[in-house]
Amino acid sequence: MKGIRALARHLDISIGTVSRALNGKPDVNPETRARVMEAARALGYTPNQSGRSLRQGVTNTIGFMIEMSPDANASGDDFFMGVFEGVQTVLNRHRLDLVVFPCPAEENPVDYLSRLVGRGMVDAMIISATRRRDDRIDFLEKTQLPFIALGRSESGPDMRWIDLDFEGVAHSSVARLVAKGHRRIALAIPDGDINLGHVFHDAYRAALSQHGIAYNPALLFRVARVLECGDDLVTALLALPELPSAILLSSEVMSLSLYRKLQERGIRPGRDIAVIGFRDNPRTSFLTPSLTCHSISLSDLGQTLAETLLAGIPAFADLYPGRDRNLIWPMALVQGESDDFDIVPER
Amino acid sequence: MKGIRALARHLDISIGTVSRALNGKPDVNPETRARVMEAARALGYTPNQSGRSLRQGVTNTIGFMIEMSPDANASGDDFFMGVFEGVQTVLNRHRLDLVVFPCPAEENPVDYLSRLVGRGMVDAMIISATRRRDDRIDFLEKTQLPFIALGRSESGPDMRWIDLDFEGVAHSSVARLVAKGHRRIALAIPDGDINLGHVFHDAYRAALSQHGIAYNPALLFRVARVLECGDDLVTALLALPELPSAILLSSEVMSLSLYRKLQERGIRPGRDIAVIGFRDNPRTSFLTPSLTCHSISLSDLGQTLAETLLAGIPAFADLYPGRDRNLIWPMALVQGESDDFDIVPER
DNA sequence: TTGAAAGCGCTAACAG
DNA sequence: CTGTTAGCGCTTTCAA
Repeated sequence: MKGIRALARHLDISIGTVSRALNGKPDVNPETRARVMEAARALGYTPNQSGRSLRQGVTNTIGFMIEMSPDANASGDDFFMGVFEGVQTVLNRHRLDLVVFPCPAEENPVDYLSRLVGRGMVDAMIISATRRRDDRIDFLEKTQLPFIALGRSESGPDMRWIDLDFEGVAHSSVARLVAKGHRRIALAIPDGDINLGHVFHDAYRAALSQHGIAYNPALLFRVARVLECGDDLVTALLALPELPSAILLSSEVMSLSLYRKLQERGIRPGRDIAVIGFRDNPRTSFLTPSLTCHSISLSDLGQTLAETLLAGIPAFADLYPGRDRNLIWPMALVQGESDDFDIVPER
Repeated sequence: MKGIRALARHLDISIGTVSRALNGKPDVNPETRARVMEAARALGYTPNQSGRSLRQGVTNTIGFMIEMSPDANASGDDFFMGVFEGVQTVLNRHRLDLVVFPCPAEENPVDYLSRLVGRGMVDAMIISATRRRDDRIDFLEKTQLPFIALGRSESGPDMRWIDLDFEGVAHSSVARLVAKGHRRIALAIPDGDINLGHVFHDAYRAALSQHGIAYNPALLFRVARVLECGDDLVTALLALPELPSAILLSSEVMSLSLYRKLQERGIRPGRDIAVIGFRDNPRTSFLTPSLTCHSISLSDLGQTLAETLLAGIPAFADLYPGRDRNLIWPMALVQGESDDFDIVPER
């Protein structure tokens, strides 16, 4: 004998009353409720989730799908941990649980996702590492399961999403460099179909154009593995007739190998070439010269992500009214030394 | 009408037969089975997990609890991502799913764990970031839920665990340094109750003693935040009457801030002080001078972790016979430049 | 080889 | 305020 039935028998009352007492229903004698709560605590009773889910049709669980391919994971180590923290903060308010589903690198993300959703393991999903075109989004829209994407995509024009402010980062970076006299500004983005590369690329072009600088495709570098990009990047840079005076990175972790490889070739970041990283990441904060980048509160991002998701779930929607369906998350420039020099115009 | 009932009605056969067909039971007409499989595929049917779990008493889900405090999590996402990948490889063989439970930094880990387990969300658990004394272990042993720890603990003398080879790392590091003439070898470990600090400390003492070097408590440094330890560490080093000639790190990410702060004070790692990191981490592989550390296959570790866990679950135990209940995971020294100099003995 | 029916643990509707 | 009961979706007897 286990579960609520054992608890009811132990208290010598019906399981219905026990259930109502435990779930805070109003029509329970306060004294009875106290006895039930106490016994539940003493016996360590926790309602079985399968039983609840089956009966109620909801799991009280929100899934967060992450991918384990190094490619999809350029955001840098502490990124997801920080976001999870914020998401939990909000979900806890509603007694919802966050569970993370790590999609193996070799498995098809849509198959993985559809298995999870089909099994009814979650009431809603958060997906990340959005592709420019992303079949997961089409799938989720078909199932009608509430979801939100951390990252925009062409596949989901009407979906809820929050994305980092690549436009703002590109504009503030370019503006800063141009003010220092730079004209030859390169860009490094991840190869492949992760959308942030495309978005950042577009934003970079727009920013250049705003400052009257012609877009030069030779200054665009697509790197295969973000962590080990330095070698390829420096080789490509040196193959140019003239070294760019600055380079923008779409992920700050690129800076680790880039700094090293530049220095091996006698090119001093912050002196011979300006480098602007992306996010303010503790793991890159000890580079010399310090990396100019953009700060963000991961926890706040996670909270807003969760709230925007809940705004799309009928049972919670009225608690988060008037919330935008999508949002560009602002980032603030953090001045470092990696771009702190002026170009002396040639005459 | 949904689920298996809808499928059965659509095929005009009983739900029992559909269930048997789908689950590969032998007593089903091959033709019937084919029809069922085809219809399931066409209608996108996936059995509801709550229904299955309730009926079968198992969830086919293995939980992996991680903690989001930066302290417990210094190695960065890539450590766990690598381990997850290996764990999944093994679990997939048995159609088991891995789900990750991120415990918020401000929540009591035991409460968090007991909620999960009480709700019956998993058939077994993997825990990490073990403390020297760890209440989660006492709890799990009480519940009888199969589990394994990634990290040893005094709380679980009989539990299954796999831990990194801190002893081997300490011994090979000290031996290497002693051979180069070092005698004043410092150690940096995380402050707090995470067990690896204690284990590494003990191993370090044993290794010193093996080489006839007296343990000097003044050369032990406990750092609060692993990522930002450089400042405190260098300050403490400089407060000593004489600079140690070498320092061992219990986490390679310490090297990031340490290198920077040493260099700010004009102390050259690999020249004025030898530094030996812990794990071979892509994020530290671009330091100059390159960090001597120890390599490990995270995926293999994850696979063995999963197999050792399964060996403790009755339903799978016979598939993994003769497996040790616990294991020290070996790591191989990777020679770098950060300790590549000899001490000239004074006369 | 198939159908019918019980029951996993729980909550909600209803009767008392 | 409490007890009884149906039924969530599924698998597994048991009978046919």
